Amino acid sequence: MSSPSEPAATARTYAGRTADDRRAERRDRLVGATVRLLGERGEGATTMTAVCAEAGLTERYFYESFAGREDVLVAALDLVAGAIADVVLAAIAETPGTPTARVHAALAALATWVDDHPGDARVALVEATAHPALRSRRRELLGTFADLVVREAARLYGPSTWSPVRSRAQGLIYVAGLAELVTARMAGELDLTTEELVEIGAASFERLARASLDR
Amino acid sequence: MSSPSEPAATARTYAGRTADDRRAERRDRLVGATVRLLGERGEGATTMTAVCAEAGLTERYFYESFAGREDVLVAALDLVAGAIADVVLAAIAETPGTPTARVHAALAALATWVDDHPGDARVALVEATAHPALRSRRRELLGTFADLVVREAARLYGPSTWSPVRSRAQGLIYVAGLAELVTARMAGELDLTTEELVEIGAASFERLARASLDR
DNA sequence: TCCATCTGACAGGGAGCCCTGTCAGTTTGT
DNA sequence: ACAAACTGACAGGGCTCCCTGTCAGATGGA
Repeated sequence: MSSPSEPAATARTYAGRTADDRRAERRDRLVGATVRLLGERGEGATTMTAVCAEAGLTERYFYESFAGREDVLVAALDLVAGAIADVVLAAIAETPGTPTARVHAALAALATWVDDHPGDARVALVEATAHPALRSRRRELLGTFADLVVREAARLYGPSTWSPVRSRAQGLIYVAGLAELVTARMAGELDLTTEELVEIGAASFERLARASLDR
Repeated sequence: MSSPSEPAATARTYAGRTADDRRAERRDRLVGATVRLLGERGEGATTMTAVCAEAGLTERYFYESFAGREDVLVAALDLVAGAIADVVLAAIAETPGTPTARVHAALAALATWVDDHPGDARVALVEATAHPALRSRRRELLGTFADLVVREAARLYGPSTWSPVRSRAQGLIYVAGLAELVTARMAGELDLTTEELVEIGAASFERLARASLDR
């Protein structure tokens, strides 16, 4: 019962950083290691032991930030999904002009990001379906992106007359279809240039988005 | 060296069936057990031990027909994918009339099959992405279905002016998008009636298929 | 300086799975 | 009836992983 005035875990500094700081850094290292392992060796090889080794930390610190393997897998997916959302939203925000030009910009930004970050792209597109917890999170994320697509479509082409659930379904078809298209291209199954990819994606978006207006 | 005139493994009958017959039946039981386990408990629980137990066979017979777990997983996916193709193609073949009517029939048949076979649907839509070997096979199957969609679109609406690779990309967007839509509905995330699902799927098909004609 | 806290390395139990091997009991052809 | 082939049950080694525990060395505050 020493110094009962201070609640409990005030923790001193170490290596010039607070306890919370160090904890957060360790967590980030673990999540980063998980992203790297997922992207380079796949979900099957992304064991807790491997994550700790890749992060240069001991198993003990793993349990400091995560309850189990699932948790760090989901955190890794969230990190990558956030990066994708940032890239796409930034491209839209930075591009004035016609709806078509903005859609093109968003898709080009996405395609460029995929080319520049193959490991991260694999995490988001491929490994995200490899584990039940990841699949569950992926579905939530796809729903979020679908809603984003619907909102953008409404901004670009005017509000839809479809019911929200139908619009969401359309958005989901587009987002999931696009994801598979990019995946197939990454796998070398589809011989498309980046420009062709963007063009096909934009044409599909326009068609599906307008379709939700026509009825 | 008894009776060297007969090559070697002519094998006698047992329980009134030839050796090949029994082998084939055991193989079928193993694949069937794998489909059930995948559909009810997921890929993670579909271990070789579990497959043998579910099939009522011992591990020794597993290796008689499969080199490892991957092989039986892929065989299970092939079985289910074949069933889906049969259902959809039969619906198209049996339905005369307008292109729209035939598309509706195909989608209705698919939706009904999914409702009637939730386990098998889970195998094809969800668990098919849970393992590298399954993902690889799934991509091939998606490509096949995409080509089928392109062919049907050409039959219904006339040949496309797009390049084959672009048509294939469009088909892939549609097939993968539709798969995700059905998956989301199965997961209870999308409150759509079967009729709405069919309608949305048909509208999307028409839009994307016609889009490939317009340019 | 001294002690409490923090850190990294590692050992080891417990569990599950893959795969091989053994062995008794059943069915078939001669 | 008898030998050969077939079948099903089960044991166990080898492997990897999850998770806990221990322990010596490094760091910071009093």
